[in-house]
Amino acid sequence: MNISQVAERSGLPVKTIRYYEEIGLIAPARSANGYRAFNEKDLHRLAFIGRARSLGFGIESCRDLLALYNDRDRASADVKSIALTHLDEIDRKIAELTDMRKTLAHLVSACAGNDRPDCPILADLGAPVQS
Amino acid sequence: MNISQVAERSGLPVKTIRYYEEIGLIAPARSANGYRAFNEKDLHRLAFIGRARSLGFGIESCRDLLALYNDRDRASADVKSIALTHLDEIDRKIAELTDMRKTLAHLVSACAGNDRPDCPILADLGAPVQS
DNA sequence: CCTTGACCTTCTAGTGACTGGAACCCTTAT
DNA sequence: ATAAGGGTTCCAGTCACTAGAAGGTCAAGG
Repeated sequence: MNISQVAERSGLPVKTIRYYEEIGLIAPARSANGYRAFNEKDLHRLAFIGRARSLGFGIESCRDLLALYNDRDRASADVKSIALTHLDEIDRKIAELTDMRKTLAHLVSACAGNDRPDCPILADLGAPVQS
Repeated sequence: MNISQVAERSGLPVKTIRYYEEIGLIAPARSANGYRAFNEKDLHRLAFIGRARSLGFGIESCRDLLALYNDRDRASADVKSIALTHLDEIDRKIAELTDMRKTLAHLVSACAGNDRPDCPILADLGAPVQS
């Protein structure tokens, strides 16, 4: 399989697949002409990475998860630990965004949004520093 | 005022303040010795940026908001428009993270987390591609 | 045989918003 | 004289790609 077919089947952009090879996540064979020659296993690995990325795992976590995936002697506790750490990070981000959202929504609702200059949003941003 | 004092009063790291000057968000005067010489207005501007950044606005939005802040003839509608666009983006991110969280929490709760290899998390990540 | 177009290759540089570190200058106190 | 604690610039790195340039390969059609 050439790269564009793998891209289509894995749902990943061609550029991304080349990047994943560059950082050592995959190691497809090469044809005589220099083209990357992917097999089903490469494709499966890429699909795995794509799914993990879509759940927000970072590249290094993907690497670790792939290693565990290919380790028959793994302990599921190791997988769960990675997932729980990531879950915490997601919760942290959601909390941060939710805080932002709350403040911003409040300011937006207080803003007339007309052609006059009075604006509670700018008033808030320009409020004197707390000290 | 020297940079470290401004850093303390604005709550921004020294490096960040230098960076903001580099990209033209602020333009403090210089003393004869080459040191940046900040006045209260510079400080106020930095505090504004810091507050806007803490609400998640990007640097370019901060630039636009600052321009509106200093424009007595502004229309609050222009401010509100920037804020609403950003609010949409926040909602988009929250939705994305919430989706991730839901899937991941489900997988995590199904994983025994012991020393055996069976793991629903890896099973999900390695599931055959939909096609 | 030649060309065209779609594919493939590598390499470099850019993204956002900083952050770390090196190498060096200035000021103040001892 | 020197040491500590400011300040300065510049370069490189972060994360996970993404865009673009310059060029090699392949299959089909004239």
